Amino acid sequence: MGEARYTISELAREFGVTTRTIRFYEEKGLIHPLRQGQNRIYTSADRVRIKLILRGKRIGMSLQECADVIDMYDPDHNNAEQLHSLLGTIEEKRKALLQQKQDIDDMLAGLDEVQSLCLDALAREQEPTS
Amino acid sequence: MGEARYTISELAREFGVTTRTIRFYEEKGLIHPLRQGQNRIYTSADRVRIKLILRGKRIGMSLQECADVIDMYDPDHNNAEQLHSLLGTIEEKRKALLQQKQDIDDMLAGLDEVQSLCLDALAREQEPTS
DNA sequence: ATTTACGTTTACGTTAACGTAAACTTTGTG
DNA sequence: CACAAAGTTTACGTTAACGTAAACGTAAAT
Repeated sequence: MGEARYTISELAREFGVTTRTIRFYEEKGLIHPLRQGQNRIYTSADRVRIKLILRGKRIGMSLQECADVIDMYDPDHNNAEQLHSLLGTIEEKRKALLQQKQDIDDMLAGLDEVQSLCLDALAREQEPTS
Repeated sequence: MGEARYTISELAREFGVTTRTIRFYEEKGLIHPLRQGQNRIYTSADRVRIKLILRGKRIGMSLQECADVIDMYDPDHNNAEQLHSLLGTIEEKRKALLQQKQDIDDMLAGLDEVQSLCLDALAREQEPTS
């Protein structure tokens, strides 16, 4: 396992984003690729961070929120103060996520209803057995 | 039930948004309040639509996507062609929502892990029983 | 030697979703 | 009647998250 390395276009292709996007995430401080001369060279850690960013985006998080969540995984919190603060942050985030799940379930239920109505309408249009 | 009516500031207060936001949604064609002279007057249908918009936003949908979803509930689709198209749209949206639920569950699992690590670290800091 | 492919930096452009401010009307209220 | 509260329109400002283009370096392939 020689620590996998990736070029920017490799990652861009894998994740279906542009290289501009990946550079933008770096510009915003979300990733910190190495350099080989002038060229950026990405480690598997960078790759994971990009995956986390895109996951966050899929559920509507801003890049800043993504950064906040990713930072939780980092060993930047040494003293008890910071640990307690982090625990609070985690609780807040958990509540928000649970609310989101509820919202999604509600919307799914709505889709089910609409779908039923559609199917009924189609059935009636097909066989006017009156 | 005399069809409840609301002023713009009533709804703004209820939903915790500004009146500007509500007017903006109208500008974008998501709601169509009545007029009493020059003033806007909102029905309970408008109120429901606002609620749906805000729910959509909570799960990261754009206003356009919110509009699309809300339109599904409307009786605007008469022929079989449109009904089939709508069924397709519903399926797509359902898939996206299920993916979002998966993403949320993954993130919740991550939070659980981080929380455990925090608690462990705090425990060790409290009682160095070695 | 010159395309071709990939990389770089710098910088201006764009869209969405409002915020903010100005200038004005209408409607009670002391 | 003055004035405060809530409404209106019009319009410019702002932030996030990139898109797009220019101008350039480097290295492999023809």
